[in-house]
Amino acid sequence: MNAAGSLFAEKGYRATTIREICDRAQANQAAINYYFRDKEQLYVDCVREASQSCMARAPMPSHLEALAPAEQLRQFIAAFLQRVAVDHDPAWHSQLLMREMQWPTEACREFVEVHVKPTFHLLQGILDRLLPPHTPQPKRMLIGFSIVGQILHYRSARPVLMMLVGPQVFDALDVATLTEHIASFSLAAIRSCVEESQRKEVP
Amino acid sequence: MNAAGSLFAEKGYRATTIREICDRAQANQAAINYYFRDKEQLYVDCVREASQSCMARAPMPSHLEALAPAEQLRQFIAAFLQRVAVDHDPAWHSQLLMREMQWPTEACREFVEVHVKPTFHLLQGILDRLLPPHTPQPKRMLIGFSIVGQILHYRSARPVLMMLVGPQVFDALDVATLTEHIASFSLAAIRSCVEESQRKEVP
DNA sequence: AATTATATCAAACATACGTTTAAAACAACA
DNA sequence: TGTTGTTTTAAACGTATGTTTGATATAATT
Repeated sequence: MNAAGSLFAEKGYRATTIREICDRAQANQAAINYYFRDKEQLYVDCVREASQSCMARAPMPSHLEALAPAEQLRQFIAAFLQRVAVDHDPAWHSQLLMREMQWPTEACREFVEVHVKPTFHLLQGILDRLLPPHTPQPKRMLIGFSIVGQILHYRSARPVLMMLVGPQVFDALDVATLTEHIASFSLAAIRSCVEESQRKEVP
Repeated sequence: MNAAGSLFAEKGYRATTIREICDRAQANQAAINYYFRDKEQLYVDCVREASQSCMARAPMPSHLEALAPAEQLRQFIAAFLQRVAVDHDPAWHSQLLMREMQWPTEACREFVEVHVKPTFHLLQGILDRLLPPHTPQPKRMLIGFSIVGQILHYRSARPVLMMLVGPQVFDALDVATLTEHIASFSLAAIRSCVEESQRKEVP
């Protein structure tokens, strides 16, 4: 399954052959049809494992309540970056999930329901505490997208970023640096939203 | 070529068969090997056409010099969103380019050199005018990533965003709305950078 | 130890795919 | 009109790929 997952993540479903998988796993070709019904079932099992393991490895912080909202956001960003931008081993977990998110197969719906939606709602909750109470919901959504967009960029555009600034510059970006930047960038923007609405409120 | 491009964009290189392409184009199978050497050459030609047309259709604003830096950034964001988030016809152009950027084939290097690098440098130039003169280069780079990340998110995470908020909410997001949000969000963040460095400078 | 279930394996199978071929249709030109 | 070069077409070719088969080995159970 590690063999399958890493190849699927590298080359995609169609470009990966079961012969390759079995070579890497040092198993017989028929093993796939014996243990997993067929190639497709093996694929969805890989996605499921990737999703479970990814979330288990870098869980969203559960003790947020006690912290100041700004610190909650910081921790959220750090945990999200940890999930998405860092290559844990096996590296294929997050790669495969990213593939699913960009060109979803059937395996994606479950992932979105179980993991993406709760994560986004967690972020929305944090933003609720950071923003004035009467902030319109669409605005909160856009701010959420802006934060998530900044984070995911380091995964989804990784190959291009490497070509753009060179691998050595890119690899020098660690989670702490990125967290600090994205958090301060976003908090500054959010603060200006608050001020803006206060100006309207108390003219 | 439209037939090929749209199928490549939809399903990827491997999952697209030349029989399908020729069906859609109402052409003979051998036509592909006759006009384009082979399937791969057809693919890189599609990418090249997509890249040229995409840039031609929504060129970066050329008259930036006359504008205030903040307005320059606004225009940049609008033009970038226009390129990336909007489905022009044919829709496969931007889709195919996005595919290339996320899982690059050989066709990607040229695209990055010819179009991505100049675009990013244009953004860096705008940021130069917005930021204090002694802002360290890494910081400028991170700010650039934050802006581009926000923009690209609406393309690269589109399927997930649709599942997340529903298609009707997502489709209601027009370029003007997104431009206004991303620009004000980013400008606020940038402004706080400036203030921060001024606090250091004049204590 | 004998029997049954489970797992492994090499080989074969059927189909899908990219490419080639060779003949036919068409166009340009003398 | 006959000749030449170009385009189109149907069929065939060789290979790659997912799956199945049937035999053999291994483990579990009685």
